[in-house]
Amino acid sequence: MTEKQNKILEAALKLFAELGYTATSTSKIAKEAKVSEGLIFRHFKNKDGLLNAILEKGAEMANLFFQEVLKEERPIEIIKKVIEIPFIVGEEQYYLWKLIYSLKWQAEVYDDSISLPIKKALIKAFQKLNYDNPELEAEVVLIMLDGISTAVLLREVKNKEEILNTILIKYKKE
Amino acid sequence: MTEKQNKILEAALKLFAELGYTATSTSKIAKEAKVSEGLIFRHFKNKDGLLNAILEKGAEMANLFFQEVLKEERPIEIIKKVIEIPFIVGEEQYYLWKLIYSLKWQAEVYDDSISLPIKKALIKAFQKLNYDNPELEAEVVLIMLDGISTAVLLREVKNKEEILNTILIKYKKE
DNA sequence: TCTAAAAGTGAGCACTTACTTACAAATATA
DNA sequence: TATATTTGTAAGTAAGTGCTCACTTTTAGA
Repeated sequence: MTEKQNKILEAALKLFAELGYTATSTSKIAKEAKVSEGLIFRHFKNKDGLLNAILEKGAEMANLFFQEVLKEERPIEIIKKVIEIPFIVGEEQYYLWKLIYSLKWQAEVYDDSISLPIKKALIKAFQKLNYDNPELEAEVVLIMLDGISTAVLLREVKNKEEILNTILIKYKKE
Repeated sequence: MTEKQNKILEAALKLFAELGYTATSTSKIAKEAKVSEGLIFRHFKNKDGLLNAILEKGAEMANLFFQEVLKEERPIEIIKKVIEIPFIVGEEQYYLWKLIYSLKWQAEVYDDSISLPIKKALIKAFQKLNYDNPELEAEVVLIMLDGISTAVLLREVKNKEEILNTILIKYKKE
């Protein structure tokens, strides 16, 4: 990975996340990264290859991050940590998640494999808590997680702490 | 509204929802609507004007729909009906909602005024139920609603009924 | 130090984009 | 029926698209 390769990835990630994939031209990316446009195609073959390179790198990052979160063994704590995820996403991860979420609405190629380890951890947690249908309950948490992530990524949430507590209470009660 | 105007609106809505706004060209719309490309600009001035015409017509439809749903007065029933919304969206409304949700991730111009009547109804319901913070609780339901809508619009949900019940139980218990 | 591979450039490619214009057909009003 | 207005078309336009290609510069290994 040369310095310019990283510049390209960085610029493309930012623009893809902010403007959307189709609305971002390779010329804009080259300008933002301060490289010639041809270099993008030398290193990443085509625009789609560039997107894939970003997503692959992103998947690695996300997996490391999830591994850390899912070390927890206590069921209630797991649920808590999972719901907390959107609230602790840092600025560098922000563009990546915004891109991943925006891509859902563009191509058909949505790939939810990235959330699989979370789902597994949730099912295990609900099993330990003796819920009737752990799988279903995990699905519902993932659906809620999507809603929370959307709100956070679109800068709609001011009172993060309160929202988080309001949701968690619904799981602590039972 | 001529017949061809409606054809254009219909074709544009479908393509905008399926491919995304920027990925949909005016020539594609013209082809789908079986009219000359120039006619789009005669009637709607530019591509953005076409989008706005779609959204204005959509907002009217949505308001009528919400009015019907929010006739309900009993608090628990209101919450139930709100959460049910994504599950009862018909095929004609499907493209409209997919477009509205996808637009959130494209331009900055996200406008959440469309969900305002729902929020008001929810706050009123939680007040009646003597929740400590009705506004906060309404926000959480709206966030969950976003997650559910996303799942439904992206055809990720098979077991609609089960999901719905799992969520509703969390509100009936208290 | 010589050389071959890798990294980087920028002009140019065919094609598509949103949009315009000059004109014809249909429709409404008198 | 005559005419003004609206509706519609097809062939343009300039600017932008993703991508290639011939070329130069930098880097690394012998």
